[in-house]
Amino acid sequence: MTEKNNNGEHLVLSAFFPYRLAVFSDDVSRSMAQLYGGRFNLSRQEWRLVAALGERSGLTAKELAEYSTLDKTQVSRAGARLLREGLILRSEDREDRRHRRHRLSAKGRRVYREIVPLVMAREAYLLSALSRSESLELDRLINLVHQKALELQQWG
Amino acid sequence: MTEKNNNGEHLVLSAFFPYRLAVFSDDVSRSMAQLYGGRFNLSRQEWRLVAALGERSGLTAKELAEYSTLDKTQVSRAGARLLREGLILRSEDREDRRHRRHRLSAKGRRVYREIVPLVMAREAYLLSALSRSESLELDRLINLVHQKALELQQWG
DNA sequence: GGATATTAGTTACAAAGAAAACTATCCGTC
DNA sequence: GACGGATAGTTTTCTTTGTAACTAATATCC
Repeated sequence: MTEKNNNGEHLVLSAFFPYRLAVFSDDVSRSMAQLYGGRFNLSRQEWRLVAALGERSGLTAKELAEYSTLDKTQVSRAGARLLREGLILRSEDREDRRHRRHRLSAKGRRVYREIVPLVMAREAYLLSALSRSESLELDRLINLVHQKALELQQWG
Repeated sequence: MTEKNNNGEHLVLSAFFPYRLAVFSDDVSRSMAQLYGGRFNLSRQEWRLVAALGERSGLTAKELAEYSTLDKTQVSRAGARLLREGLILRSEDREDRRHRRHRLSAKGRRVYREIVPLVMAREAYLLSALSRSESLELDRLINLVHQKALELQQWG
């Protein structure tokens, strides 16, 4: 940490890893939301669905939830809005009529193809602070800590 | 990235840095919120104020907002709740009667002293995935990327 | 093969959050 | 020392979110 948290008694918020991470992540999210939010007026959840469907089409709401790390009500609501806006289409699955398969409409694909270069350029800009090997290292370190955090989730 | 984002056309959400970071940060936050939220029933904002005031007493709402990266309405509301719960005290500043100086009450200090070891132990647990030097490296890399994100905010 | 339990997805309701308007105080200028 | 503007903080309003209840369809078990 920049300033080191000293002993078990006192906490320095600005050096506390979870705090710093939350602030960092919020700033990164905000910088991305400028791109899909501004001109395209998508919420974070809507953008995630568009991104997921641009990558793999025909997902059900449940699959979308898993793949985009949203819960089913977020998927339902963001999906409803995207449907109203004409960015996605839904169709029933004949095998199991509880399922609705989602896919991008032509308009949705256009939006996707416009946004992707923007967000990828911005990602590249952010990571341009790092060398290629540092970038890989950051990813590796994040994964390691993330695993620990996931362990903690299981025990509620 | 674990799977590499390839060209400018296609985006792999699971390998997209901002997405991975957001998921990671949420999981870390959740694991901390278990601690201050569960037994102490504090929201994230409330916990941040308690943490800030445990570290430096006598801050005004504006100073609290800056130090805890909350906005002034969040500070106002979280502060009001902490006041009702008796965890903090407020006093007017004679020099400038617009200011209210905040500090922890005896009860607030007790809560602070209970929570701090818990969250610090959990931070240590998360970072136990890393060696000491990796931990420093993670911090350094986060800082570098964070700077880039902050640059983007200015032009927001 | 009919009752019961599961699963997919939506909706409703309450709590949380963001943005803007509002109140109170202070500061600077004339 | 009064007026315009700035600053601190709160409240109001509207939107977003999160939990839980609900509907519809399928799967399971006796």
